[in-house]
Amino acid sequence: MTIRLLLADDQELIRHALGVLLGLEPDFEVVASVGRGDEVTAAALEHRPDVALLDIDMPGLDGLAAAAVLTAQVPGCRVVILTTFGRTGYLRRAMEAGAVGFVVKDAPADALADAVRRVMAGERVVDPALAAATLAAGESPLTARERDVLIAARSSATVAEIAARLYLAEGTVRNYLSGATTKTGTRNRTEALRVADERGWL
Amino acid sequence: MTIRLLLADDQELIRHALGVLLGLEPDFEVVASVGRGDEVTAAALEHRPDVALLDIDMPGLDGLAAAAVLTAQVPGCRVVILTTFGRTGYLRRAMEAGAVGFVVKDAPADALADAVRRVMAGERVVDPALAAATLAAGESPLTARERDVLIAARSSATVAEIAARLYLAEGTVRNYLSGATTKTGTRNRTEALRVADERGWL
DNA sequence: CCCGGTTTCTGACAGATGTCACGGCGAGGA
DNA sequence: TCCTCGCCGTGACATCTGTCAGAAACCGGG
Repeated sequence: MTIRLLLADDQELIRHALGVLLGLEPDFEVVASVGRGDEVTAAALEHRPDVALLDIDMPGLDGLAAAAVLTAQVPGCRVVILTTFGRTGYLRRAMEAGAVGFVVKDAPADALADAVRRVMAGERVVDPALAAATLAAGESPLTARERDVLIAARSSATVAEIAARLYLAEGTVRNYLSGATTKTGTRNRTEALRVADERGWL
Repeated sequence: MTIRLLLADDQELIRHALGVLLGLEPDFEVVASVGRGDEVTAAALEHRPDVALLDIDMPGLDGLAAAAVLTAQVPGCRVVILTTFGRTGYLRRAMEAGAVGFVVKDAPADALADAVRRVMAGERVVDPALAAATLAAGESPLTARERDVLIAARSSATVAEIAARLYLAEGTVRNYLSGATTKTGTRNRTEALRVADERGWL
């Protein structure tokens, strides 16, 4: 009985190469291959894969959002997130989005096929080093408002803009940003934003 | 006559998948595969590839530096840079480092094999869209000092640290940073740094 | 030689940023 | 009930950052 796979990655060359790699396994069959997150669900509904391998960085809809939609609308399809290392924070959100596997692109070559088979056997598959890093990063120490302000700071550069968007006084925004920098152990709002993002606190 | 290939990419899963993909071509043979930039030259000297496919983001030595070393020490080996899209600025430096091809990972699946064959035929191969973007970005308008200050700003966060490192007055550093922000059309030193980096001006 | 343009460098000044101390509010324990 | 604790929100203040006008050094052309 072959395992039917859906492959989603925006880098066409990589997607194709992964498809060839997985196609070498005698019990695998790649039944769909898309380059955008918002094409994942339609392709899954049409081709009914057993496992969907989703990259996180995709146009249209990111891999985590696509995973959430997929698990809701195509219950028989298991989701494995496949992404670049260094984004340890995504692991937690991937699990919350219903993914049952998380494989990093730095992993050994056979890790992917192994993960697919174990997911089909009902296991949850997470790279141990990644799991450890996520546990080490811990829960977010940011308060809800600090998080809001940081998210707003991502697109609006200046304090005044953030304050206007959130209907706060400028002093308040500065205060939350200050709290975020101390909690992340950084010096700038910029670094705080980067660190919080990496750790999945946003 | 088979074309001998060296493959360098730090993401093992991707490297392996690319190796399989290229191995499908009857006239290709992957003779070496490394995950670090500083292992490229030794591998090339040992296995004598005709073409080296180098990713840019690698530990030890980045792909551009590895390309420079490789073209100097292993003249018979042609270098093709293979990297993520969006780093248009690297194209210029790649060419200066002696690369004869530049393929983005967003390219169609057969672009890589095509590029290898054309490089072997003596052509230079560059993605047309990428070439256009590079031309549009143009030469760096930054003066040498502005460039120095921006590079220093990459690691040192505060103006005082940059000034101390470059033996300049703080006002001077601020002035160069200001010039850089206006020339990049941005508002912060942070954005200026990001834009200048993307365009390969550093 | 002089002159105009460019680069390098500097201090002054306005505006943005980060830190601090403070008050209000709700949850939970003594 | 009272108290404590944590979060939310605010203004004041010192510091940092970005912009400006301008001086000194350098270079190539006339």
